[in-house]
Amino acid sequence: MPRYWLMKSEPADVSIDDLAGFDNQTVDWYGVRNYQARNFMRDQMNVGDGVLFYHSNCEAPGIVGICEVSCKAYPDRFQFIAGHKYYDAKATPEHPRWMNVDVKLVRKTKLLSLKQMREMPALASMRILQKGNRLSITPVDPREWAVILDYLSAE
DNA sequence: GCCAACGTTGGC
DNA sequence: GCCAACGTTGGC
Repeated sequence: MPRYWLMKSEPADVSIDDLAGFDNQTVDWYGVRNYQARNFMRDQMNVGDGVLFYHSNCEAPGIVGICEVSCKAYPDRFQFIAGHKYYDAKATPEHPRWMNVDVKLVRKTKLLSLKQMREMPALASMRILQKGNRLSITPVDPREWAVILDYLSAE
């Protein structure tokens, strides 16, 4: 059984249109420096899992596309690069600290805005909507996934 | 192990 | 730019 996830990306960093233009429409989900989010990628994500691509910290926050996990977690390439924003002095190739999966675009969708999500009773318990939530990767309940896909597929 | 200080996230 | 919420750090 596939699992379902919501993954936030700042469009100023990697937007859904950036992803659509990447080789193989795939991105390595680099830069996660939070243990809970890392653990989701490392321990729970499998190839074929569904991903909601979410634009955060921007003018129109919300879900903008559907993706899938296309490669199991492996060491984040930036943790070893001294001076890089995502460098981690405590990480070594022998003992990497940060991992990421690859995420491949399935299709861009219309926007399901954060505001709209808040107005949908079926989504009320989503982690992303809870007060104080900041986690950049969160599991999505299969029923919530179904509701969201219905919405995104409707005219 | 406690907890104050600090840094980050991200909506508004 | 503000600021609430949260995670991490490091002294003790």
